[in-house]
Amino acid sequence: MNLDDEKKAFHYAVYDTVSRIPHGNVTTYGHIAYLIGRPQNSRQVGSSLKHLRYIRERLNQEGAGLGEVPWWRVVNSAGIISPRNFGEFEQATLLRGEGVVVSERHKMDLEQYGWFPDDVE
DNA sequence: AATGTGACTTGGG
DNA sequence: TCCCAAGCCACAT
Repeated sequence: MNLDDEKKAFHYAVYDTVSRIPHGNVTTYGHIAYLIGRPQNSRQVGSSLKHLRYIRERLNQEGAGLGEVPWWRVVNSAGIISPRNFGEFEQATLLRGEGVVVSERHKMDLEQYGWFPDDVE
């Protein structure tokens, strides 16, 4: 897979911005897109996070010096964890570990998959 | 090279 | 409220 400079810049901007989300807080894909000056590219923000492990390593090999990127602090515009083939449970666990509570509505979403969180907003 | 997929969001009907 | 089309574009096949 090749990464041209423009794509690398986008990934870097996303990771750098997500890294600034404080512990115990969350924000949205759309807001990250807005903050990096590409308000129409929220979908690509999700893509960057999806490929985080692979791409961050690659950027760091080129000297980016990116630390841990708290990808779990990014949720969708509805304020819930984006469903994605069961990968959302790890995110829910990480957020709960930071004291982030689960909304009543989201709780129902998760229960459909057999997950029953205790903390409810 | 071409097409499919998707960790998204917004606006309109 | 719900549903859908558009806009956008990185990655996978």
